[in-house]
Amino acid sequence: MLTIDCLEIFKALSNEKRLEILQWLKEPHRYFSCADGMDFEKYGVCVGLIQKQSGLTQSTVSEYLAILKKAGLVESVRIGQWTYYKRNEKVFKELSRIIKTNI
Amino acid sequence: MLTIDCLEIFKALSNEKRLEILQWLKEPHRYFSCADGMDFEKYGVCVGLIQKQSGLTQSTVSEYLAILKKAGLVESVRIGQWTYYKRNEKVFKELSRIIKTNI
DNA sequence: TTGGGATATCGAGATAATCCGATATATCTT
DNA sequence: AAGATATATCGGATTATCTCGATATCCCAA
Repeated sequence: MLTIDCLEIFKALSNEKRLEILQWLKEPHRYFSCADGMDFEKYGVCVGLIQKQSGLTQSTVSEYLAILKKAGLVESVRIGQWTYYKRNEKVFKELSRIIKTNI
Repeated sequence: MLTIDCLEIFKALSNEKRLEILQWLKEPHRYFSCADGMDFEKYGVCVGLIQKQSGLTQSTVSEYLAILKKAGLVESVRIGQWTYYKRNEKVFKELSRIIKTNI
């Protein structure tokens, strides 16, 4: 069962940088270099890479990712000292459906 | 050709009352009484009715409708001293499509 | 177990959104 | 032309968001 809070999602999407981050996470191989053979598909992208790409401070990126996560748009997994974030495509599909039929 | 500014749309949708207003405009007959035989389908709903339903002040409602209009989510027509607002369903469909494929 | 690196949280100043009352504008009626 | 009604715009107080630097937490390696 997938319940989503549209207001919270819209607020999360109301920021240029957060929209950018979601674009990057959509095609990690295109936007991030994967020197050490990290499997983007499996775990996502770690905060440090996103931070470098964004030009924002580490704390801001961490908070933005938390906002996206709280809205359900991304999910994260901690592996060692790294936290990997990836998109939760189900939520995007559901949001698309709700906008078409309910909003 | 239909170009939409997703960031502006998400900001417009990041407000509980504005989401409510969009719901009301989706089914005017359900939420507004139509004593004088006004054709909601054709022109939409006038600001005064929306204002009464909302519990907000006239100025706030007017501003909120302007925000929704600037984002393209509603369109308006002035008839005499009344301005009627109705949803622009094409924009909702397009937003739904973009979220599914591009966001 | 201590030092270092990755991430999260905290506190704060700057900027933007919220929402109101007052006022301006546009239109209709008389 | 004047008054009344509907809507839009303006100015401002309050609240929320943005974004940072500083600090705390968590985990790995030596």
